[in-house]
Formats: sequence, structure tokens, C-alpha cells
Amino acid sequence: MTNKAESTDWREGRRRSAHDAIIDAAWSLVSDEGLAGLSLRDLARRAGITAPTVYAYFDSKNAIYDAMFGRAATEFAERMAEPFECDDPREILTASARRFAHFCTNSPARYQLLFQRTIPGFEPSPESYAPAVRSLALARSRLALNGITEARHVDMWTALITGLVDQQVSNDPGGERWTRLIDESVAMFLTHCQPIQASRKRPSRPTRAKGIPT
Amino acid sequence: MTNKAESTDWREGRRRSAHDAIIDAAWSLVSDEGLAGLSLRDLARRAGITAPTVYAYFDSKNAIYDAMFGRAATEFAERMAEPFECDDPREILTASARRFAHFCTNSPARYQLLFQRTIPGFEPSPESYAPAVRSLALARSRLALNGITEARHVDMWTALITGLVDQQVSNDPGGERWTRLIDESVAMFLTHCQPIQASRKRPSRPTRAKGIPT
DNA sequence: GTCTATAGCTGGATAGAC
DNA sequence: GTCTATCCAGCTATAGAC
Repeated sequence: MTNKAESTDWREGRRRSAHDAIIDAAWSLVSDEGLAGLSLRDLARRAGITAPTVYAYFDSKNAIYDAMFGRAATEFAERMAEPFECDDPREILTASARRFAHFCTNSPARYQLLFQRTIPGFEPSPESYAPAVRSLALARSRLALNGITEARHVDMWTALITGLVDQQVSNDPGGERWTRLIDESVAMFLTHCQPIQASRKRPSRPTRAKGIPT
Repeated sequence: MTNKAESTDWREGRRRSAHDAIIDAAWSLVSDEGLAGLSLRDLARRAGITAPTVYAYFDSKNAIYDAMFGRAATEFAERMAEPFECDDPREILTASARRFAHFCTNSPARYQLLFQRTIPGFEPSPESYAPAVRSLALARSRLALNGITEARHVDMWTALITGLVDQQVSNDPGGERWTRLIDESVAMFLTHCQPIQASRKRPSRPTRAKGIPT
């Protein structure tokens, strides 16, 4: 009863699930051993196959990193796109920052792969990177809801939040020494970027920040 | 004419200079190949010796990382301790942030070794770490000159500045997209942390920031 | 697609002559 | 202290039987 197309789909589905199972095992492995500790032998053992079989699904080790990146970026985009219970733009922005930090501290290896560039020869492919671009656009729109549209302020926002996350992950893993500062930091940021709440004037000072003199 | 003590000193000096020459080569190597790209063979070749000779000066590869860390931490402490041309506490703090950023962006590998923990089995020894502790104390004192003494605000400061540096190094290496935001970010920070300039009242809001709700 | 076997290389570290 | 020679473990990746 199965025609050729059905059979192809079925096999394709099997193949995809095996593919995904390997990436599952890869994430499980790097969660235990660190992102740089990924080896094909260990990965295969954890996936219940042998090392050469991995090459039936991935061309190289970097292809595995790329698939891991792609999944992480998709998870990130989906998580950040989930609706919030509140309506106030300021509350949304604050909750968004907390959600970002929670996502990052939940899996330092994932944070390292997504947001720090520490694997020697690896760069994500455009396809894997695409969800991350979408997420940045989403962050931009949430800032815009708060009247923040200047590129300079968007960059300040990303630096502010990633700085808190980075300190948290690097210097107090598992704790909340820096993540608990998110609410106050967001308040500081908004006070600075929207000093005249109900005005249409450009909210920030007109003077340009000087560069580093050297 | 050389007594035993002189001879010992001389030899000790030779030994130290060879030691330093190896660390020179190590920094030269990781500047080209990345911090994780340090191998004893390449290191020895660049230092003009052979790999086993390295073991006459260092017990292990991690001992090399430790010596590299120690030198970097000392350079950092010395650089940050240099006097500023200005007297105003606020100017000093701002210049200090610019100096920190300049130090970090000047050598991403050094930044990675000093401030991110990315080498798998490596932790700096207490002796190598000591200068970094001194530098943190110095930063604290410069914040105190600006009336900022609460631990929470010190943590916000470190997150703010390292966030800018981290974004700069990760996403615009060699540029100044984030470092040029330092002046404005410091102004934002000071406005938040010293809202009542000449008052002795505690400057920040009494409400405690809530933790991440999971 | 999955396996066994292995190539080919690079890594850190050691032995022992000089 | 410095070398040559080498060990041994680990790695990615491939060949070829089934």
C-alpha cells in the first residue's frame, strides 16, 4: 500500500529523527563536559552508535556544531517570542530581559555557543543564524515600544543585558548575584533613554560620545 | 672574581629571562592562533627551542597558562594603577573605564584568559590571581570616590563595563561600535547611583530587586 | 546505514644521551 | 639545559565488509 512518495517521507522522517537524536546526545555531552569537550567518539557512544555512523548524518564536526547552533538559535527565538502576561511596554521589556538571562544561565554551554565565539574554526551558517537575527529584530521592536529607536541605545541595551549575564555565568555560576540586578538595571536604562516621558522630542542628549583617545 | 652567590644570581637571571622568553612566545602564538590554539610544539618552535626543553621551565601546559595569566594580571594591575591627568572623581572613573576597555580590546586573547573562563582544566593559582584582586580593590576605591559603595552597585558597574567590552570584542572586533558608548554609559550609571548629589542619604531605591521567577 | 578496522595526524609528556 | 627519539593517548575522518 505504500507508494514511493510515502516510503520516501517515512525514511526521511526516520533520518531526521536519527539526526535529531545525535544532536540531543551532543547537547547532553557538552552540558557535562563543556562546549570544547565535544568529541565524535564520546558523542557516538552517548548516542548509542559508533563514530563512523555519525558521518552518515554530518559531514564534519563543524557541521555538528552548526546543527547544535541552529537548534539553540531556534529554541532562543521561540522562547523569546512567547507572549507575556503583561501589557505595559516597560514590564514587557523587563520580563524580556529576565527571560533572556534565564535562558542563558540555564545552559552556559548553549550561551557560549550562541553568544560567544570560542570554538576555533567554527562560524554558524546563514541558515542556522537566521533565527538569531529574528530575535534581535524582536528585541528592537520591544525597545521601540518604549520609545527607544536609536541604534546607539539598542547597542547599549544589548551590552547592558549581556554584561549582567556574562558576569553571572563567569563569576557566579548557578547563583543570582548579577541576574537579580536586572530590574534595577532596566530601570536605570529606561530613565536614561526616555528622560521626558510624554514628549516627542528626541529623548537623549545631543552631544556625541567621544571615542577612545589612545 | 665571581663568588658562588654572584654565580647563582647570574644563572638565576638567565633562567628567568629564558622563562620570560617562552611566555613572550606564548603570547605571540595565542595572539595569532587564539587562546585555545596553544600547543607545546608550536610554542617551542616560536621560542627557538624544542618541546622537551619547555619542560625544563614549566611542569605542564597549565603551568604555562598560569604564567601567562600572571603576567597579564600584572600588566593589567600596573596599567589600571597609572595616575590620571584629571582630578575630578567622575572624570577619573570615566577614564578608568576607557582604559579598561582599551586594555581589553587591545588583546582579545588576553581578555579571554583574564576575564572569561574558557580554558577547560585551567584555574589561575592564587599568586597569579593576586594582582587581579588588587585591581578590583582599586576599581572599588574609584567608585567610592564617586559615592558608590554598595556591593550591588559595584556589581552593576562591572557588568556594565564588561558588557560593553564583551559586545565589542565579540561582535565588532577592531571597531569601536560599543566602546564609544562608554562615556554615555558611565553618565547613565552615575545618574542612577548618585541621584541626590550632595546628600548623605542612601542614594538608591529601598525596594529590593526580585529574583528571576523561573 | 551500520559496523570493524585503521589510517593519519597532533597532542602532552618522558627517557636518556650529551 | 638542550637535544633526538619516542611513547601513548586522543582526535577527525575514511575504507570496505555486511
